Amino acid sequence: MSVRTKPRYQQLKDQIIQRISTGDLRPNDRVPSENELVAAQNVSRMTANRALRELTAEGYVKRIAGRGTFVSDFRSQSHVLEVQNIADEIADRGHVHSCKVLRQSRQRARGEIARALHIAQGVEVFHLLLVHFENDVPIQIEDRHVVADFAPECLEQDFERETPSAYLTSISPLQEAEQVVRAQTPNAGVRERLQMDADEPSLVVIRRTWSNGRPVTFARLHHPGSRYELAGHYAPPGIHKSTSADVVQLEALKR
Amino acid sequence: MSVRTKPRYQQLKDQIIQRISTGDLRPNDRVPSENELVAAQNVSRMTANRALRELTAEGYVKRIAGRGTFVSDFRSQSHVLEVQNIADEIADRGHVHSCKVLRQSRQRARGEIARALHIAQGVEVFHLLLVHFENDVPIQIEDRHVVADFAPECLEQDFERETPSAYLTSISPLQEAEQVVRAQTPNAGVRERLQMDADEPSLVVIRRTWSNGRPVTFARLHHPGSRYELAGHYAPPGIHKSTSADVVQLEALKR
DNA sequence: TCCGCTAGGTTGTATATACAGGTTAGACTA
DNA sequence: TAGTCTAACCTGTATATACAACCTAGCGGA
Repeated sequence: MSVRTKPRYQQLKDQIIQRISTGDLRPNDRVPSENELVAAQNVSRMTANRALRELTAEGYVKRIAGRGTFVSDFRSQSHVLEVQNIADEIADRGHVHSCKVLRQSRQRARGEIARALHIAQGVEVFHLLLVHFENDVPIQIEDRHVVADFAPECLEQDFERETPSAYLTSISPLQEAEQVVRAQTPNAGVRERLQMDADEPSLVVIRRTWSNGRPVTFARLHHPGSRYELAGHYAPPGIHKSTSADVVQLEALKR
Repeated sequence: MSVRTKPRYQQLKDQIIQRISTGDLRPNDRVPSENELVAAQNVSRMTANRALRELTAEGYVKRIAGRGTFVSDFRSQSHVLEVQNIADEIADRGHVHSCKVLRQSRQRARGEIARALHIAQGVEVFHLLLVHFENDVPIQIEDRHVVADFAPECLEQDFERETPSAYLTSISPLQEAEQVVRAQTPNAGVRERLQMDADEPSLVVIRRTWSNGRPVTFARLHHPGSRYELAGHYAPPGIHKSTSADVVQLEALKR
């Protein structure tokens, strides 16, 4: 069985993604220039150009003519993964985000948590339980489990200052995410923490995020249905005919 | 004010997208080969290659080495827009889709409908109201308005045979979509049609779709919260480490 | 008739080269 | 000192060329 070698430009891409994944290259770090890749990797400039251009389209790096190529920070990564950080989302609306940590502890993974994170029953994970506020109104309960060796210092972080999402992204770029959205009737604890009415439904986002080929965190995000909605905008790259004003208009349809 | 001309490869892309949008090129039609573009458009083959390669990444066309380049059908387009056709979604689960048309009529656009479709109050639009069934269990109410001149034969279609989504896509590829997801308490009509329990929340997807630079359809899709969820999978192109088995496993977490 | 081979068209990749335009540091000048 | 200019580097685009791999129609032989 002969192994078909990957194309050279793909090997370059893989190398750079690898360096980003391992933290060798961190957000805003400078990536080798095309000419440096030509010299170091023995490829033509067009091949190096293709690798870096595709990494740009995929959101890994950003390029500035005349300056160089730089690893994307979380903000630009998000256009690939569409995994929002709720703090940024609230800031975008011009509101104030705050957050209260209810639990930040070690726990043994059981049942669905162990299965979702691809680890054995009873292996230690970190458990985070937070409430996020938008202008002091509770807007999300974040119930998250994190694989321990992915973020060993998870228990020492101050998540009221930096959200778990931002922290986890700073450790290593998140490369893949699966999510499921459900409408649910909240249980009493959720309803009380989110100050919801008795018959108000909640919008639950269940999200599993992958880094470096394995699941690293599993989160259940509960939102009050009357105060929260998920907005999405899908278009092929390069086509953005609808303006943000249009999206605002669509939002305004909410009575 | 000097107009900076677009790069040549972008002009090629625009031309081809234009031909797809206008219906000049239809799904599965053959797109000019690289060599034909070289001859007809006076560009080098590498430039034609770049245009077609990027259109592939964006989901407009698919390429088969040795055969040629072909306009994507709806199925492959969807990987760009992530706008699913519920009939396909149900078929993917190995279940039977059926559908009942409750209303298929002319209507004057008022209020939010007119605003969402960027048309004046009182302009005629088509109104569709359908219930979709999965194995004879109601799973979605589709409440859709369509701009009249986009689909003039809308009232003559048999939507119990071909869904509105499939029909509209066959007219012209949908290039952009905005959607908002909400958890709502359903009104009595929705609850009855979807055979929902009294305190069961509904998951509502509000979706506006664009074609050729203007909004053409506005749909409200109501689902029973206990029987429906929205799944998504985000990854940079070329990276798909999680298998479909993993997604199934995540789905299985639903108790 | 049927099978197999081949010629020609197609995409996929890789290189060498060229020029335009953005950015910056540092040398040079007034 | 303060301002200006330039050299060096960067990305972005475009072309010509080359070779590999894939696909298919059609020809030719058994």
